[in-house]
Amino acid sequence: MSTTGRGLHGRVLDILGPEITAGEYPPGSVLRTDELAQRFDVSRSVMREVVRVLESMRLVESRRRVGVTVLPACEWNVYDPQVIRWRLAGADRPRQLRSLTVLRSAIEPAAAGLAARHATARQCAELTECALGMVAHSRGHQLEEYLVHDVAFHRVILTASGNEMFARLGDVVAEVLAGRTHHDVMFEDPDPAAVTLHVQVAEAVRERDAARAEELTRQITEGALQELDVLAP
Amino acid sequence: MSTTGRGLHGRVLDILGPEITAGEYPPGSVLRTDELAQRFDVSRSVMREVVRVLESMRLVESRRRVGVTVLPACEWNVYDPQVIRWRLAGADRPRQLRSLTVLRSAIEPAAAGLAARHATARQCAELTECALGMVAHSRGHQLEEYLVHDVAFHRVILTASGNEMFARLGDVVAEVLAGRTHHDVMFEDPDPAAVTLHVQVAEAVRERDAARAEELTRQITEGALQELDVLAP
DNA sequence: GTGACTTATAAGTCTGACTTTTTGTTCGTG
DNA sequence: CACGAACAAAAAGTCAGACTTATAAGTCAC
Repeated sequence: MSTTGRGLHGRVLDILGPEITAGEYPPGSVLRTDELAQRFDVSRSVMREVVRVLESMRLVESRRRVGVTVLPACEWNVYDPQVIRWRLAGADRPRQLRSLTVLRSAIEPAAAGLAARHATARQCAELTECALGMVAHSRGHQLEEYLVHDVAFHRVILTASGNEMFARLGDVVAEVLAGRTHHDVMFEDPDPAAVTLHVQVAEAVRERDAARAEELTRQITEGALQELDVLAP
Repeated sequence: MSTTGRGLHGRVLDILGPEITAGEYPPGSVLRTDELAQRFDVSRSVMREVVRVLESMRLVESRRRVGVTVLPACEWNVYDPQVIRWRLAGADRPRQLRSLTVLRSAIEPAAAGLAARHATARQCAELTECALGMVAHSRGHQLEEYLVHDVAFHRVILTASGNEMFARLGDVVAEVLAGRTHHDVMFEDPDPAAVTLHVQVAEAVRERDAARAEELTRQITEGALQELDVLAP
C-alpha cells in the first residue's frame, strides 16, 4: 500500500520518515548524512536525495558544517500525504485521527453545500449509487463492502464541490474512514441513522438544496466526532 | 521572500517548480534529467535531487527508460506551501486565490469555535491586542500596518484552536490576506464592519462563547468571499 | 498476428575527489 | 580580562565518470 517503495531511495525514506514523525529523534537532534548512508548501506548520493525530500516536508533542515537537524513537529508539512500516512502508522495515531476528523467536520459540510450547487448529473447519480450501496451493506457484518461505498460517497462530495483544495482531501477522508473500520473496534453494523443521513445528503444534492446538504453533512461529521469521543477519552 | 534559495539545488527548484505549476509543460510531457542538468548547467546529482523533491510534491513522476513525466494538476500536492507559493506567483493566481479563500471560509469559523474553548489567557490577550491594532490602523491609508495585525489575528485564532491541521494553515491565510492588500486594488481603507467583527470575535473568544465566535468568523470569511466575487467575475 | 528474444535508453547507483560555508578555537592586542 | 581577527576543521554541497538495472520498443521466427 506504500506509495514510495520504488527504488533504493524510497525504501530508505520509508524507514527514516516514520522514525522522525514518530518522534524518535527529539527536535534539534543532528544526523550526519555520512552516518545515515552507512547505517542504511547506501551511497551518499541516495542519502542526499532522501534528506532533500525530508527537507521539503520540513521534517529536517540541512545546514553546512552542522548536519541534518530534526525540526519540531510544529514545522512539519502535516498535509503531505506521505507524512499523514507515516503518522497514522505510528504511535500517536489516535491524536492524528482526531485532528483529521476535526478537519473533516470543518471541510465536508462546506463541500456538500458547494456540491449541491456544482455537481454534474453524473456526480449526482454516483452519489445516489454510493448511498444505496451503503444501505445495501449496512446489515449483517458487511463492513468492508460498506466502507468501500462510504469512501466513494465522500470522495464524490469532495470532488463535486469544484474546489481543488477540498477534492485533494479525499485520500485523507478515506484514510480516516478506513481507520475507523479496521483499527478501532467496530464489530457492530454501522449506525442506521448515519446511513439514512447519507441517503438524505444524496437527495439534497440532487435537489440542489445546498443548505440542507450542508446541515445533513454536518450531522454526519458530528456523529463521527462523538464516536471518537466515546472510543478515546 | 523565497524559502528555498539556499544552495544550487534550491535555485533550480525555484525555476523549474513555477514552470511546471504554471502549466508550461502539458501533463504527460517527458523531461530528461540529463537535458535539464545541461539546461541549468548543474551536475546530474543536483538535478536528481530536484526531481526527487518535485516527485514528492507529485508534480512529476520519474520512471526508468522513459524519463521524468509531468503529472496532471489533479495529482499535485496542492497543500504543499511551496506549491501554493509557486501557483500564487503564476498565471492562475485568481483561481488559486479563490480556492484558498473558500478553504478559509470552511476552516476559520470552526477554528474560532475551538479557540473559544481552548485559547489560553495569553492567546486571548494577543487576540485582543491584534484586534485593537487593526482598529488603530483602520483609517488613513495605513494598509501595511493593518495587514500585519490582521494576519497576526488569524494566526492566533488558528493556533489557539488546538488543532495542528488548522494551525498549519496560518501561512496560507497570511498569503491570501497579503494578496488582497498588495496585488489586488485596495486603495481604500478596510471595511469598518469587518474591523468591528474582528473585535467582536476577540470578545467572544475571551468570553468562551464558541457559537458566537464561530458565527462572527463566518461573517468575516463570507465578507472575504463576497469581496472576491466583486473583484473577479 | 502472437509470442519470445534482443537492444537501446534513460534512470538509478556508487565512488572519490574537490569546493564552500560555517563554527569554534586560538592567538594577538587593547 | 575582554574583544576581535585570523585560522583550522568539519560537514554539507558539488562535480565527473563509470557502471548497473529496469523497461519500452523493436525484431524475428513461427
